[in-house]
Amino acid sequence: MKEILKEKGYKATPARLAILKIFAKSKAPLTAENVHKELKRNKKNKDINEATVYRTLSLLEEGKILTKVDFRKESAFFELNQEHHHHITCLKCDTVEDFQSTAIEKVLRGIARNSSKFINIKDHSLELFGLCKNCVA
Amino acid sequence: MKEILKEKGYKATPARLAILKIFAKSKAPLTAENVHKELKRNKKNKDINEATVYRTLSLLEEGKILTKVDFRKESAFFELNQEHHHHITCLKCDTVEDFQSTAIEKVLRGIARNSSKFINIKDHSLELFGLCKNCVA
DNA sequence: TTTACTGCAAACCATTTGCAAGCAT
DNA sequence: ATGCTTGCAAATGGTTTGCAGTAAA
Repeated sequence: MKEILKEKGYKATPARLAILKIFAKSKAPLTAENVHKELKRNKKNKDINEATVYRTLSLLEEGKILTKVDFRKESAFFELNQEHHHHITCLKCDTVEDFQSTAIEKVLRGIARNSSKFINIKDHSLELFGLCKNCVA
Repeated sequence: MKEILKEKGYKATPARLAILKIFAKSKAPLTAENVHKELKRNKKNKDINEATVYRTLSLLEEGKILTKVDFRKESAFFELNQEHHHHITCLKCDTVEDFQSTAIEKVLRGIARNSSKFINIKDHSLELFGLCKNCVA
């Protein structure tokens, strides 16, 4: 964990380690508020400031340790930077399911190739929204 | 134009008509600020308030006359609700190109079908980001 | 007339920032 | 010792809202 930070030239502070640990434990993307609340549940980390959380999230995103996820919410979500994948999220309960699709990546490459105005496609966002089995019931 | 508003039970006020006209003329999605600035360029609409613009955008979105577009920007973009499509946007100059892909829609239906947690996929967002020919040069 | 709409200014909420103190290296 | 980090509080920027006046139906 410390290694990851030092590799990027970031100091391994208690706040950063605690925040990374929270992401390591979480199966779903988290907001700054999620992280801050989780920190407060632990006596050791209770005093880590909201501003520090935001600064840490930006730093880790910049260092490609975290990735920003674009749900249609007011606040930004982050997750550990892992293999390229997408999410399906429940409109009612916010359950998240990950998925990958080589078929989609392939189609997207074709679209990039056929574009009249663009040469260089760097990235894309793809998120599905629906109702999970529990919430449809 | 008035018809569209009255159909939904909305009053056809000058502000709403002016805002709709701006969207009808624009080829790219617009922010509230874009719209407000465009209104100010016309003597007749110069005094339409920012708050009215926001209220109108929400109303038109709710009435499915406008659709919100999720670029990775601080502010929200809207466009006239048209045939389902996606965008490629330039990371440098914000040029927008639209595209459609039955192949993608098909793959997404398959993914929805294979999901373990979800039964009902309502919607998805898909945006590509890259560099347009001008900005690569 | 009646109810929806608008302008204005204040409020909001997520996020950012300046500064002085504190800590990792 | 040095400069990156942090806490705190204030500022920011996009967006929303209460209220009293105005206009569409």
